Amino acid sequence: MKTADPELMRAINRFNVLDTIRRHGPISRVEISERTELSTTTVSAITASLLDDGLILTRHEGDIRNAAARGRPRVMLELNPEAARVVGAKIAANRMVFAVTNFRGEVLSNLTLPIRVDRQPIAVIADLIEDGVRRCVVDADLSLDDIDSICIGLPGVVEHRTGHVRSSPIFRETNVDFASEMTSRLDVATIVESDAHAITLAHHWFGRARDLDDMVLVSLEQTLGLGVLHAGQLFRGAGGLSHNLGDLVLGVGRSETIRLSMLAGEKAILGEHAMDGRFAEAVRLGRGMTHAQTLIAAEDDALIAAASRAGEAIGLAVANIVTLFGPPRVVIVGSSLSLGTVFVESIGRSYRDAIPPSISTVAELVFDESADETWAQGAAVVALCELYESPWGTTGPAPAL
Amino acid sequence: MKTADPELMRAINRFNVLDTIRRHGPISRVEISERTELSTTTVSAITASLLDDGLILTRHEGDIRNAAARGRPRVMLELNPEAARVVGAKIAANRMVFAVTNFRGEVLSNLTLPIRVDRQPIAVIADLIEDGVRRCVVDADLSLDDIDSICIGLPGVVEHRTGHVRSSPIFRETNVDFASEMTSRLDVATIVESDAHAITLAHHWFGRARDLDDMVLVSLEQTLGLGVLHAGQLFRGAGGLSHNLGDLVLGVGRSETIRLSMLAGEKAILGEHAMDGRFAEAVRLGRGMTHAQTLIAAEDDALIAAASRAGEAIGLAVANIVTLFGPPRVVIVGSSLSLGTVFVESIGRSYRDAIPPSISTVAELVFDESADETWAQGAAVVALCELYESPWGTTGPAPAL
DNA sequence: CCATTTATTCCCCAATGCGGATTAATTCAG
DNA sequence: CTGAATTAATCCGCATTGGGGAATAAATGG
Repeated sequence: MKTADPELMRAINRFNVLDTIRRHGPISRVEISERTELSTTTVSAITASLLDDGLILTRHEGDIRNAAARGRPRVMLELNPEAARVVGAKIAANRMVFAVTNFRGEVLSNLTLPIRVDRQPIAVIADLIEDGVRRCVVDADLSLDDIDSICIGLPGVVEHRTGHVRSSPIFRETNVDFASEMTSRLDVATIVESDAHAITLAHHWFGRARDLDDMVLVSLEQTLGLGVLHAGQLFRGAGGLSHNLGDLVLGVGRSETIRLSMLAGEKAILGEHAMDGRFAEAVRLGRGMTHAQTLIAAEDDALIAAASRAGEAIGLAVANIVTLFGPPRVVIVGSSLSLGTVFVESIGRSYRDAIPPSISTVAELVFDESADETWAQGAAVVALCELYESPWGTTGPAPAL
Repeated sequence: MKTADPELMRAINRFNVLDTIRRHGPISRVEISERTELSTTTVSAITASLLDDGLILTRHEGDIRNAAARGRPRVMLELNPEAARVVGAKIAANRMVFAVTNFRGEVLSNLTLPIRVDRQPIAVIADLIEDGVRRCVVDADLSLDDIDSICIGLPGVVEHRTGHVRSSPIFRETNVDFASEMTSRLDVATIVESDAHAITLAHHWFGRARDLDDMVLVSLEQTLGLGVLHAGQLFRGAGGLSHNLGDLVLGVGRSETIRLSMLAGEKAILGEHAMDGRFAEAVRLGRGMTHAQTLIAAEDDALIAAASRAGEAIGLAVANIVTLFGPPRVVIVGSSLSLGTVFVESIGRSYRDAIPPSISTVAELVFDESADETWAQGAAVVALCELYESPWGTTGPAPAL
């Protein structure tokens, strides 16, 4: 149980001020005071401390009030991009994407390695990631010493708190302590997170959910993932587990349970097409869905039917999630969206059919074909979030928790 | 955005101390200090204030440390049962149950009205509830003036924050502002909550989840409900909606979506049996499930099959919920449990089949055939929780929020 | 009756947020 | 160009909080 002392009080207000500055670009102290409902005195004190710690910068231009700007001009404050650098990575079965960002989450360099890593031994995957991180850092004209934190986004079930990967389609082993593995290799604090959570934060900071503190994101990639944002924070189940949508059960067949992943995973959609020569090559290169889109455009009936079936299943799952969480918006992302309108419309239709009438107006569905880079950026944001929350005043680099 | 000032700080610590006293029976200041990690000084100050407000009592007996009790004996503190009285109610289609409790949540009187109210006009239902509340209060040798708060637990989708009932099987109308309705009738602050949330808190305070701050409860009554306890608090979707399990989609039939309620609601289980004369009478009296149990004992094949099918569907739904929330325990309650082992074992079997192996050890299933009184008590606990959180120092009886 | 032990309270300090007064930095009127 | 007006930011003093250490209270044991 956290004891509420003045220190915590300050930490909370400090975080709110910092977060307000992050969200609302260059912003004056007065406006921070209005938004946070803290007194100008307190804002002044906190911003002084933030300036002192080099987390924010002043800027004397850009006071864009009504032209009749009487009085002393406001001094605008903004995040100091140099305050920290982090690396975010998205690891998928057939590619790894890295991004180095500054304290604002702006990408300084990024790197895509189209390597198929699934089912390789942990050590091999870790080697490749280590290499990618190092290269991406160099690309940004930095050294690893300049990096404050790293976050690896993986598909599957990830226990953020402990850094264990319970199960992932790209690992043969289960329950891997991957955070420790990478931390010891790179000698930089490294955290592990579900890729869906990463893209969720990316959309909260920069994408389709900038305006919302509550929302749900569904990611449709090789793996089907879920991210829930609640009161501006990632909602991680009781034990800090990430959610794995693909494991959701949609019914029972003759002798087996039918999981969403069996109906709507990449494999399920491509089906026997994946066997075809040219297609198989495309899939291997991670262009499976784009290729499928061209086949659909050419009216490949089997594929159209598969896409439609998958969309239906996903629509049902989304309806269930809305039933449970009641978010004002559901952002749907992932490579499967490049299947095109057949797929997307199927999701929408099925959702509208399945959503209970009593809450049919609660949620709005938004589709977004996020770029790979955005996923890696999201992972970087996860890392930044941890930095934000940590007790900045204390210089300690190791946030022992 | 809540600004963190000394007042909030005190409110937090005060709540923690009060909650610790509630949970751990008569407890000394020293032990409170240990559990909350607040200094003894602070605990002393806060308890002095709580004593001053009459929320807790001292008791000089009962220091049960090791017999070698040297030194000044500890003064035990406990909740003052007289500090508040609340009424909780559980409204079901065929009965209404009321309970008056003291500040500790102990039942002072309770009352069951076996009245079928579903689909009556709001005014009629409100009349009946008003009457029940008044009678139950009188039974406890109290007057309505003595009551600090009332909570009505209803099946369906309830928006706790606004007091609106979005949809409920017992209301013909949708989106009813039932909290206002009852508040104006009784002239006592009345809140509305999902019945599932009520029984969830009941189990957290007194039942099968006393030891846990994170858990999920599934209620199987006429309506299928869900309660999620997260970090010791009810998790109410983004908008304060309650969850409605029955609306979960389990698949798509020829021309309609198959919802859990269609497979596992009371009606679905009893099926055509409900038409039978004696049986219909039992159902009308709210003894449908018990009666069904005797039929099952007599090896009524159709009913056994129905119970088994329903159990399967629920097992799947529970597996999905565990996939999403990852709670350490799932408490399953409700009248349907009186169907007996066929039903319960079917749930367990189906759950074990459906739960993804990677998280098969996360959650433990617990069945509990909670008495009606417990549900009403749970509603009372919901009311008490609101009182707990409110700014006690200020005397205002109307917690305007 | 007094030493010992343990629980609780008292006294004082550091930190926090806030309100009001003060200072700073600009525009506008003449 | 100068001074009044206006708005932003800071400074000062206060009330409140939690914490540490000393002091006090209330029992036991000899």
